[in-house]
Amino acid sequence: MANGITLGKLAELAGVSPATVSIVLNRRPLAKRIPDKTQEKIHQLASKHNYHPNQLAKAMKSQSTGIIGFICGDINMPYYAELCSELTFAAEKRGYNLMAMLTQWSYEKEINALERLFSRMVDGVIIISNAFSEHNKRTDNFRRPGVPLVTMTDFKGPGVCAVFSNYLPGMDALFTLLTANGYRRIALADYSDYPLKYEAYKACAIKHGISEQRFDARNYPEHSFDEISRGIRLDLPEVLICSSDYVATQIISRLALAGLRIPEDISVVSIDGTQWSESYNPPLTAIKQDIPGLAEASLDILFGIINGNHEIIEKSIPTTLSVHKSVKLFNPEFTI
Amino acid sequence: MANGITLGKLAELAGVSPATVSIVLNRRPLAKRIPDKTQEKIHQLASKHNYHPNQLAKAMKSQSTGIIGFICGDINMPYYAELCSELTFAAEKRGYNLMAMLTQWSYEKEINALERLFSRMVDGVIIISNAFSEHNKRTDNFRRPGVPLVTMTDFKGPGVCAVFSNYLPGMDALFTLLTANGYRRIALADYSDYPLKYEAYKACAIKHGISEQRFDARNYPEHSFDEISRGIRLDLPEVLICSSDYVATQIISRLALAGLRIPEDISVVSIDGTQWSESYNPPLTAIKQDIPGLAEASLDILFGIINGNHEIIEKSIPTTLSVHKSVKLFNPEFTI
DNA sequence: TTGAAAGCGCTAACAA
DNA sequence: TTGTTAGCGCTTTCAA
Repeated sequence: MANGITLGKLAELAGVSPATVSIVLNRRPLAKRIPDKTQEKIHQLASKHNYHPNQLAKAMKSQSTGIIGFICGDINMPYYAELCSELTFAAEKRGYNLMAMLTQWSYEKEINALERLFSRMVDGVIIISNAFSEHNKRTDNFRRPGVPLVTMTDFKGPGVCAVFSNYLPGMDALFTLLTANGYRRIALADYSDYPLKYEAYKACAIKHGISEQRFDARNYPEHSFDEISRGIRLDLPEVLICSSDYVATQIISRLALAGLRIPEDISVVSIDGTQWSESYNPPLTAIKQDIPGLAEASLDILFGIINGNHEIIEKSIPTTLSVHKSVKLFNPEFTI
Repeated sequence: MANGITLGKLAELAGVSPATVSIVLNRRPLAKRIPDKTQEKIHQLASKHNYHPNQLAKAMKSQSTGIIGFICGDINMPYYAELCSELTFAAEKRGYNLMAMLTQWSYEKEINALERLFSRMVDGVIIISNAFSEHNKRTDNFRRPGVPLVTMTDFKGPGVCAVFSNYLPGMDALFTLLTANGYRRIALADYSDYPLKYEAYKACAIKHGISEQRFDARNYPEHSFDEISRGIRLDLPEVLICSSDYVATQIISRLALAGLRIPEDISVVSIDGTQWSESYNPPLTAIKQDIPGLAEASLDILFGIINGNHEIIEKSIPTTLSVHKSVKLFNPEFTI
């Protein structure tokens, strides 16, 4: 890890003290009282030697690394990949960098990742963890005084800031569209551990007079998509809402291999609406999460805490409906 | 960024000097001459106060942060998402962490990302950059003495270590399969800037007596997939090989919307073979890159340089053929 | 057997 | 107007 020139050497070359160089290079206001020629010389030397401050030393002094940790089970699924991208961009916009730790959804690895981030002195952590899901509120072990933590699961519990989607707007728009097109048999395929999506589905089903039909992936051993796809074929709904783009692709690829055509034989809607879902075959109608919005909100809250705001915030970001070819519409006027 | 207890405080509590604590906690061999009871006490205090060494200070002293930078245009495309995952795992296995910088394939952002990684004192950098592609060998501006750099583009040039796939084995297996099934019109859709894939295609076409048909995305304004898909429909091959999973999904979704059935009307093969391609509709036959192997090789080379090996290494990792439903096989015995 | 001191590169407070 | 000093937390001689 050899680096270029240091501030000290620059000071030597300029014949001034390190402090002077530091002041000139960083704090314009305070530098006013230093002669122009000295400043000139320092700036020239700096660019001549391509000086870049050592962030390590800066962090040591300021007790702030400019790194935000991101703990996530897996960034191969399209939703998490996009979220990771957006968090990276949002952090960068604020002059920070993201460090992602991948845990394969293991609680032990999450704890371990957190410890490592803490010892790296990160300025905050964004975490997506099963331990923060609605049914499993293990928030202990996750805190370090002074290091803000924001969870991005559909968590509502005490003492932890959380950012998640509000599925109602997208779901309601979907039900409006589907019922206007005459659909009555509208099912949900999801994981019962994450009830927010189910709750939105249920609320809309009631509101629109649709009876509930649910395929719970938790009912199937090892969450086998073969099993759940078979279950769906045996009791075929007109429209299947899948709880994520990932789930949708797993199920559609299986239904299609079994000879079902999408959307001629069954319409499919996914929740997420990543850019991937738009280049699926067929392109997926989706209840679309506002991933950039989620990323921005998380970092806003994180930096709020860093800047001294200590209230516990939960923020939900509305979803929208994004219509593509995976739903067969009889009544094109109702395409919203 | 408040942290827990420091080594200094631990020393105070134990009534010994920081040096003693450091020796006891880190270097077992040298610690032999310190009384067991002292060691005992130190270890107890450490775990009681949940002591974790401050990596920042360690890095400052050792001049090694344990961070590997990763520069990539985009991690939403499935190949790069998987690569980023595997690099993260491979780095972690070696006690390192990865810091990803996303550049949207902009040369300026790449240079900027590199500068920031350097000032963060990373121990090495893995980079995927257009600037390192075969047609555009801008390797200058990318070096910092003492910080090893490994590129993962299909680059073959002087002075830079590179890791990339060897597409020949997978391509040859594909041509063997296709010709055994009677196919003669086998086309390639790719970007002519990255010639390695084309070269493999060409070599296999010649070897198997197939005449070349190429759809070059560079010929189309703004790489429009609408345009290239139209071109393909106007001069329909029996089999279309797409230069990545991403390209395959873009083209297939468009061909399907135009009424073509895969594989009944046209067989499609992709290059990459990510887990995504297996849950596409239909699951994609692919010339599969060994992504974990690529990640491992990159880090091996990187750590080789860190440990003093200064020869320039180029390593290619063989591809394999992964057969799924996107190719129609008449002769099932030849499914390899 | 243990401790004191210096130093990694930078900055903030205090002197001069 | 500029320089000196101290210190962030850790490790590594060297001295006791």
